[in-house]
Amino acid sequence: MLDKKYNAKEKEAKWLKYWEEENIYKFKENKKPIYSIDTPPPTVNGNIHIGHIFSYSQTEMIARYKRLTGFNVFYPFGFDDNGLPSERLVEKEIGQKASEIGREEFNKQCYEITNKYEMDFKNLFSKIGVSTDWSLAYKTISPETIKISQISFLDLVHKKRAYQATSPALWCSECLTTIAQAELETKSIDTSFNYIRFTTTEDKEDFLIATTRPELLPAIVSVFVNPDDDKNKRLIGKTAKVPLLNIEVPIMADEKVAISKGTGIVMCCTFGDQTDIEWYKKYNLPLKHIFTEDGKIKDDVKDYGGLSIKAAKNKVIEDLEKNGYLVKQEPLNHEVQVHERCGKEVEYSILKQWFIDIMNYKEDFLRIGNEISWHPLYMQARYIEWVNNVAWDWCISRQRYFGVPFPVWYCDNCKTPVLADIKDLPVNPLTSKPNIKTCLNCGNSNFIPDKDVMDTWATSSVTPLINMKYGEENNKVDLLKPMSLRTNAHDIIRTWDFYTIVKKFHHFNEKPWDNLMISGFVMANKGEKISKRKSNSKNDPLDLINEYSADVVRYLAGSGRLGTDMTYSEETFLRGKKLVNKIFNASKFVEMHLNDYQDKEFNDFAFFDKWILGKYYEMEEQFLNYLEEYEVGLGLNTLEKFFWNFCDNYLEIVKHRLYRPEEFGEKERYSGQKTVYIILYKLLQKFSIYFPFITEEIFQEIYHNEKSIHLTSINKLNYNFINEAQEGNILLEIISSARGAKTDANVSLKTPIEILNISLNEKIKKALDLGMADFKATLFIKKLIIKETNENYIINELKLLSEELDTKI
RNA sequence: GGGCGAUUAGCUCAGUUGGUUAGAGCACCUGCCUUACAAGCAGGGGGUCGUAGGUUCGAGUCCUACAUCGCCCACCA
Repeated sequence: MLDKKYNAKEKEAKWLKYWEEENIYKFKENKKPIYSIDTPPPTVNGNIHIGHIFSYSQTEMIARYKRLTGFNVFYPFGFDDNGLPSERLVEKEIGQKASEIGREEFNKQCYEITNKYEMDFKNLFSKIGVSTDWSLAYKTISPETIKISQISFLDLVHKKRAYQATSPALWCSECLTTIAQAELETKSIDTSFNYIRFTTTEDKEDFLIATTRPELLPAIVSVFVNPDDDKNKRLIGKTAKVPLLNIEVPIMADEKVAISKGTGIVMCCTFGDQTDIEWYKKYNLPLKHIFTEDGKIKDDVKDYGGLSIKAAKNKVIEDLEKNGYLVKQEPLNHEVQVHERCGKEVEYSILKQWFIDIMNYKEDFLRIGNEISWHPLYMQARYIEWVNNVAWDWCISRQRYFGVPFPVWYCDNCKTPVLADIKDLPVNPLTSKPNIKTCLNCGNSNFIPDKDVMDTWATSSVTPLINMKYGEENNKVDLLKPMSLRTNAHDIIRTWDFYTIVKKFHHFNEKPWDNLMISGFVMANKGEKISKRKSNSKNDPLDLINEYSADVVRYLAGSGRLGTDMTYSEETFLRGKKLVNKIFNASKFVEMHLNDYQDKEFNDFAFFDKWILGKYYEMEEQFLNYLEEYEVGLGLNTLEKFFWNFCDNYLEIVKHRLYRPEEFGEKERYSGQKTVYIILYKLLQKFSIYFPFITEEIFQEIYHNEKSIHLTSINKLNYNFINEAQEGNILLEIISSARGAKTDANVSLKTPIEILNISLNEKIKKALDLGMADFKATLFIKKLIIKETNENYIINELKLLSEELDTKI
């Protein structure tokens, strides 16, 4: 017997334990087709919020759906604890910078602290009912992962898809590391436009250049003018004399110069921005890089050496002004690119780094994008847009501590790289030596290790390889090539999804997954992302689970459309709470009437039973369609709508037959029993995707024909009564009107109707004849008069029993 | 500036391929203790579907422009 009241806290703990002990979600190879999920490993940065619950529950609902529809679900979980976000967390936690405590000690702290936070994640995700196989969990910084990441790197080097180059790179002088295009953010700052007087050498003509970065004056290598600029094109081909520095640079033509911006004349330096780099490459300009890695001017720069970039800027302005070169200054508010992790403006640097070839394979990446099914489809446009606009190869070197090391040494003499052997991986070049004694190039026997670590994405992008245990003896490469599904939110299409496609292409020349499911964000308010700063106990996931239960909190993930942001609202939980509660109560009712029920072959259903079975059939089709499209929210919506109709209308109609067989007949009672038995079972299965706990509780009490509801399979209803009992909808309208009349009379719905006089057309009348007993019992009708009409129905007269009550109307 | 979305009741959201009178929950109002459920049930009020055009017999749904908001990107001279 189901309890009178459902105690969520107690039951949820009970079933969690049961599922774990019975290995309900354990992945075992069997005859079923595999459905594999490449889940996002959450960044371990100490910040868990309701957004995690939202997106991970959506994925997990797909896992449950696939499990119920005949797949052997491979559903691992990972933690992304490698890279800057984790380093920042650790630095904050220990109150020291990585550079202050040294690499070895810092790494130790990183492992300890990330482990601690991972336990929090695991605890939370377990509690919410995520049906992952925890024995398949991985960390992006474990030796196994490092090994795969290093194999991936070496494979790309051997295939010449990764290379080392001295190249301009985005540089963060705060984090002291290179960063990828994808790690940039824009920020609006106030600065000034400085109009500086230059002179041509040839005819001593003055002209002005407006710049926001006068400190780059010592790095100037040329001046550019748009060839279509009538006002300035006479300067092209002449030589410009640079103020203060007494150096001369050529004035050149390029269409990229915006005629109307500033004075239409631009200085090109090494390197002020991306355009500078383009021109540097295009026109083979000289290199005059004047910044140090920690954001200062190089010592050998006359007058300004040793100053910070900011101080140098002030001094250059001062000097220009003193010597009459600064014509005017205009305040300017503009967008600059900053490093997304620290907010510091990016600079460009010249460094020897490792790159992965992107630019030569854009067509392939677009092709693979087309081979993947995007859910929702329109998200693919973002990917295409990004691939078309990527301007550089992917720099994967990072000058940090905690991450995957490059399995590389360099000859101390000729700098030739020496790669580790794959059989020796994972390798830390700082603590081990290469396999050769002398450099194959120059014979030198001293090697220095590569001190860099890889970009976090270089590792995250091999999660499909990590999942298949690539490179190990018991790998699952054949089982998981390609994986069935990747899920993530729309913000990381350009990073995680893109880089994973890049890597899978370079390694295997194939798509990483068949399907890509893109979820939206949970917004704190309309147009406001949830941030750590704003999170509070009101939307702390654990508090919410304590207050509402895991099933109810999961309801949030079952609302809204795929790819669409949703606004956080407590009302959603209230709605979920009511639904879960109703499921329990309806189940109690059904259980009451199944005491003596034996499931047997039966086809002689009563009219209203056919009606609800027909409705169910329709709903099920729509539900399955939505789930096939990964629309878990719309699926739940459909289910919910049907369920309330089932409770409020059908159960009210069938009640009398279930309670009083002596009055309405044994066969009629059995028909009702069979109907509620089937429908509740099928509803529970579908609801189990969303509410795994309460549905398990009910299943175990009433059905228990499997070890768990989560191991049953969804089969389509084999009775199709859609056309047979459609008139039930009209009869429902009549019932509803009659109930309305009682409500209007301020009387209980139990109040008998003394006379109901209605006109019906032939079809409806026929249907009413079939459902007559139910119809009369549901409305407590004493006397029914039926006339004919062409309309569906007309209510001619409705007289309630009590005279007394009648006068109240 | 470009790409992609969103804009529907006071609030949070549904509304398949254009097709009767645009739906649900919350909130508000009125009733009803009815042997599954008062965490419920039966009703009610509340919407010119962002704006302006267009296509169509017919537009919340398709097209164009604009506005506002969001995500992503570009703009640093």
